[in-house]
Amino acid sequence: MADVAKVAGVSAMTVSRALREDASVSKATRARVLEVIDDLGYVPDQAAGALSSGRSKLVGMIAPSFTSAMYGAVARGLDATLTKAGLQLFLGFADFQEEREEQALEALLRRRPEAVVLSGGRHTPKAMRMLANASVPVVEFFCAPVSPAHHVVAVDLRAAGRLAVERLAAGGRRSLVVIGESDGLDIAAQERAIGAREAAAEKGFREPTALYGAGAVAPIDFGAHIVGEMLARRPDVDGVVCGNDGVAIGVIAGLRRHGRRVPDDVAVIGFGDHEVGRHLDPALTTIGFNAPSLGVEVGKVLLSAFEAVRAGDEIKPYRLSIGVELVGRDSA
Amino acid sequence: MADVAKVAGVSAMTVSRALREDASVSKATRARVLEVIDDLGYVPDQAAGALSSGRSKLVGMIAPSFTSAMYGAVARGLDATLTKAGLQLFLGFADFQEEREEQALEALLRRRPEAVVLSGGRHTPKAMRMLANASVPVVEFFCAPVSPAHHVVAVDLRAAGRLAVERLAAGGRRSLVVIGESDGLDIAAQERAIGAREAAAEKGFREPTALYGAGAVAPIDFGAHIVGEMLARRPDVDGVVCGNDGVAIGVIAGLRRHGRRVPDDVAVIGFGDHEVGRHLDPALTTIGFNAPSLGVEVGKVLLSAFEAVRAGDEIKPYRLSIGVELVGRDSA
DNA sequence: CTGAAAGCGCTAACAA
DNA sequence: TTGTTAGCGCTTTCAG
Repeated sequence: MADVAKVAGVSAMTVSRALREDASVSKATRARVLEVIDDLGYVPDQAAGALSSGRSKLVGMIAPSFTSAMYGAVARGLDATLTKAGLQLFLGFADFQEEREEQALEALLRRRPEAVVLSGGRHTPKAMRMLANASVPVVEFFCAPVSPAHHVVAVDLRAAGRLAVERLAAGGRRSLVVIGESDGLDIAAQERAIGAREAAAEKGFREPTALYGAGAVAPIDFGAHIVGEMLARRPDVDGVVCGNDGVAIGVIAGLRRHGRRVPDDVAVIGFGDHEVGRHLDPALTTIGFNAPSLGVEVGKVLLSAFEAVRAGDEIKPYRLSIGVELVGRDSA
Repeated sequence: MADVAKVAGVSAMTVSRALREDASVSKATRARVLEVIDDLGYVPDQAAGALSSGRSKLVGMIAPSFTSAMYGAVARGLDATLTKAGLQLFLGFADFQEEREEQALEALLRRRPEAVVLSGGRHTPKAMRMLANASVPVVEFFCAPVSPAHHVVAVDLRAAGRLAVERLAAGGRRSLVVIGESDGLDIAAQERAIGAREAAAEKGFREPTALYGAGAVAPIDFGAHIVGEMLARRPDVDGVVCGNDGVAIGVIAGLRRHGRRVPDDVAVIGFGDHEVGRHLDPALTTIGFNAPSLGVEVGKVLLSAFEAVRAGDEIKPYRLSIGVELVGRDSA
């Protein structure tokens, strides 16, 4: 920056101001400085800027993985919103493990983010403590946590479970199974199961059998493999609610191998509305929600939280619910 | 850090040293300092550390998207390797556009990364200039760029095209189409097409028809829709090589709608070996490569480059090729 | 509208 | 093994 200042014949301070939109610099001076910056290929050092101003312009997001489409889509929506506000998104991997999430969070906090976004669920006690100490807005997304750290933007997973069961009931199914893609502690799967149970109770059905497993990493394989257990536990099953479309695809493949036809013998419903569902045979009935807009909503919550802090307003936790909708096709 | 120093009864410098593995601090002092750090919940500020030491401990990676599994898998492999070396991965989105890549790169460079990883292909002239000015190792991955910025870790896409055509030839197919998921300027699709053309020429076949489109964002829908054009351009097609498994799934669905059976009338080969392929009906024949290990290899290249700089060795560009293999199933 | 001084929190280099 | 001094590149604050 000193170089730029010297060449432009101004002080470093003026260069710094020329770089910000709002600062008071004459049009002519700014133009000259920007030209020099372009000539020299100067790129400001944000570490220095952050240290000096106390504003890192960083928002951290920690997701279980970016191998499945959903978290990538959320990140993209969030990134788009933040970029407009001059903030950068810093992504971290939790690998579906609380301990890894804690590590990723600590690594993130070293960069002094102005907000933290992480997937709702359980966190280690140390992670909760770090979040509290960080004294920046925290948003948990996708599923509503038991003890929310701060703001929540969650998909209405209970409604997803309910909608799925209602669809199955309308199709004359009576013996239901709910498959969670993660272990029994996973809150998303539990929420969906609760919704399903409620709807089943309303209809006067026998309680759906809940099946959980470590299918987050390879959902399709998981779905295919769990069919054996499902048929053993509930031989008369005629309706299956799956934790995501991948699991559903696997379940359909598994059922086929076991000689059961979909949807004739068993109806299968997915979750997530992945584009593949439309092109399968049978086309997949699923529960959809808008993942990029979930990210956008998280971004909006963050921006309002910043605004509230700036205005000195009291900050009250947001509780946003993202709606779901049934995408009725052939598998159920 | 001053707080920690005061409580522990040492200087800030000793606290700083206690935090690093190699530094010379007595066992007792380190233990005491670390205890105080834990008590106070102190998390060091890396922006300050970076400014002072000139080492940001950041490696930036810019990928077209993290909505498809591949880039997420590469990022995960890279992250694992870097984390072991005490480096953090900073992810950026290019949204499949050179201009967005340039923006993401500039934003990244403001954080002074110690290396830059980006997907091979074309970059804007300004991006190339910024990369040169940054004077840090640059790795381009997945596909080999026309004018490499520095190191390259590329999948052997020509071999992928060749293997696909050989498989089709072995199955008695003679009239081939190659579908690229991105536009005609996309280097990955071109490389695959070159390999396919070579193999077709060797077999004495008519040159495969190459079809390109903007299918990177929604490959399955793209594959489904391009079938019409494909049948118009090459009515006698009996073998299709697709840019990725998504496109292949779409093509199979599209062919079915047009009344063509797979593999009886037309054989279809995908690319990427996504887990879904195994469970489709017909199961998808595809060309696989190990995406996480591609990320790991990128990480290794980076670490050797750092090592070379440290040792003062001459740095010569790496050219790593990641092998591909045919995963023979039913669709071809 | 522009400049000068001070300092953000840490670490390199040197001293003890 | 530990401490002191200086300064990384920027922005805040205060002067002009």
